[in-house]
Amino acid sequence: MAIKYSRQRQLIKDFLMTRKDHPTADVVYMNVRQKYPNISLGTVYRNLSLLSELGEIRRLRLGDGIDHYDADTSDHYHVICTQCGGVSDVKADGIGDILGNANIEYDGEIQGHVTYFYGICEKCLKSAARNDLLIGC
Amino acid sequence: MAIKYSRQRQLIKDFLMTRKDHPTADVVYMNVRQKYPNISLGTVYRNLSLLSELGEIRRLRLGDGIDHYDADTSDHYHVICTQCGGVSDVKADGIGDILGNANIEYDGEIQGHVTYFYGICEKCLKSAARNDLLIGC
DNA sequence: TCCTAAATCAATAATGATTACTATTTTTAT
DNA sequence: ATAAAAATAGTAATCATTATTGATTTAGGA
Repeated sequence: MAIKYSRQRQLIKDFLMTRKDHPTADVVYMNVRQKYPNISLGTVYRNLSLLSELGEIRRLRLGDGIDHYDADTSDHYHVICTQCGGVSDVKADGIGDILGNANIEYDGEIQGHVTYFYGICEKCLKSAARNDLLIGC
Repeated sequence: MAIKYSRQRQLIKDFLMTRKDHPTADVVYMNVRQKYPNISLGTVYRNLSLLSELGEIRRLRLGDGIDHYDADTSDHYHVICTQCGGVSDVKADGIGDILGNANIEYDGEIQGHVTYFYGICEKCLKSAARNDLLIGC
């Protein structure tokens, strides 16, 4: 049960730490393969799960059916773009108090909550503006 | 593109309205088959999606990777049990103001948000208590 | 350094939810 | 009643993820 070092796990975490776009397992796989060509997709999945359980990274389930991963484990929130599916950070102070402020009626035991946002990211907003211009031509 | 009546879709919606436990597509399929034995699973999925798009039911994506469906489209929140996976309603006034109260910094356009809770449902709490008693024997 | 047991791996198969395809049937407006 | 559009049943395909298995790597002690 003791956790042993593995070069593959190290590379996975190193890669995640360079990224702010919350990549999926597949994206991690594609990228780590550049440095370590015969890493297996299963190894990526296993280590992303392990690192999540250890609290070294965070697994994001944002309603698109694909798990995203984030090396930034500090408390923050996410926006998923309804147009491109991209995930970006959003600073939203005050949501953490949601449980305290909310008037919750529930007969079980509430342990935590998940909140995420959806909308249109900056990139897609800009390309939409560009398309509007083109239509005018 | 016009939507035509179908008995299958009617049965799916009728069934959903009788349930407060937010069933999955598979559960809907199993149950509607009692009244309409040769309905197809694909038909269930297609109509659950259609009804969701029409706003007649609500699709719930609660982080367990399985879509749940709810005929109650009024504004309310959900708790997913970390033990049995069951989904139940929770009244939580004040969360709707989350966007207004939160101090959001984001360069894109936020359209909405999703919040759900996780914890242990009443049923699992009680069976845990029962198990504790047994250990004492 | 060498040895051994436990952990990890690569490769591949299996799983499970969901979607796509197609020929047939049902609905509905005329 | 008829014909076009929509929906269906049955089945195959997809896609993310997990499980399996025999080989390889790691880590701690002799």
